[in-house]
Amino acid sequence: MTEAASRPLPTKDRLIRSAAHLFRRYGYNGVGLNDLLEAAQAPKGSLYHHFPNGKSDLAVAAATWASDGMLRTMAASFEGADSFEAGFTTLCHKLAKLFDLSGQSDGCPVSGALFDGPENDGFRQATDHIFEGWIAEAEHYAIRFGDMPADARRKAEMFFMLIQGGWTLARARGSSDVLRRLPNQFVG
Amino acid sequence: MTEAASRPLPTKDRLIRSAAHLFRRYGYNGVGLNDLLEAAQAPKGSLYHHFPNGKSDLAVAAATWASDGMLRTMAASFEGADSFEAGFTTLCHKLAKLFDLSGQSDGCPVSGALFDGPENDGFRQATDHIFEGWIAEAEHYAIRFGDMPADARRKAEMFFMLIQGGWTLARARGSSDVLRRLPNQFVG
DNA sequence: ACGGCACTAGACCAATCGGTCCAGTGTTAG
DNA sequence: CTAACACTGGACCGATTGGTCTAGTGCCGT
Repeated sequence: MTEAASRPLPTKDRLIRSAAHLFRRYGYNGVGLNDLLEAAQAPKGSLYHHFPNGKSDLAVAAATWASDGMLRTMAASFEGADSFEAGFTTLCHKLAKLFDLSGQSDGCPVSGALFDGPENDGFRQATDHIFEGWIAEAEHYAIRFGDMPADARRKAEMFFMLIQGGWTLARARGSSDVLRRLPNQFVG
Repeated sequence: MTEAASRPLPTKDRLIRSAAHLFRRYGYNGVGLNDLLEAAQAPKGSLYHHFPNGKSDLAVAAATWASDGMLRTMAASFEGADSFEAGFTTLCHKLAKLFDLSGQSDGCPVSGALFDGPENDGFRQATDHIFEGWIAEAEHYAIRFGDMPADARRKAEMFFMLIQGGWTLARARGSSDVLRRLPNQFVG
């Protein structure tokens, strides 16, 4: 769980990273504080020092951190592309590779960490905000590549749903194939 | 939790229905045996009589039961339709209505019950099998409406991913709008 | 040298977890 | 009438849960 490379990181960052790791695989309620603390090599006191509200604070931080990673991956895929479809294709291949690296078992880091949390509406809002960030980013690229605003919005939501649904299907099948084939479907 | 109408049902069915209800809202690990038993108005002995392996058996049964409901809803939507797109439109509206009735908070009954379960690969296989059933059903309708087999398969997977991803987005937003707009995107 | 503060360490807690076990209880077959 | 059996009811179990609290520890500016 804890790579040697992550040892020099500050405790707070180790907590966030291991939490993101565990939550996306087992879900919010599937991970106990003990798992979290052992993975991060941190004592209980540190957790409650850095995250006064404990597990739920940590889950939001982990989801936000994971979201930043997703936004960076999107940027890396679309920046060098010469069309929305090209960027989308690159992104799908990157995600498929990440999925394979995870042992074909990790889910979406955001819904994994936040969805099956308490009835707490704050979790839902945080999820909504993060997803909206992804969609806005996709919309931004669609517009840059010449789409009209209405089309761009539609395309961006499509983008989100295909990736979310495709990842779910990949997880059920234990295979990244469907993610790699996603671009073909998109063009139709 | 327990509607008066469900009282006359046999204990086993009450267990399955309440389990499906709870799992899709809170996830597998978000529901305890106590919640399950209280919702079903059943004692612990009954659970382990009907489901010798306890919670995990019940989760599979609940997901399977929910899947049967989904297949019926699909049939009801596509049987009277005159094109795949028309059936898909009807289905999306039905699902949006179900989502609203759930208080805009329930997730997919299958992934909710099975995904964040134990590392147990049986859960993954059951999920895969159920999802494959949905896709096969959609493929069947696509072929009936005149698609070539390869197109039908592609369209059916698209169908699945859009519904899965759309439902996730609807849950994050707390609104069924995106589900209702799904058909426009599909034709798009 | 020392006071203060950010942080760590982990003992400890009540509550809850999933699960086991067995004594009933009701119904059905002979 | 009774033996067999499907099912219920719930006491009980050790393990684990998320969380609290206090005693340190080590680095900082002064």
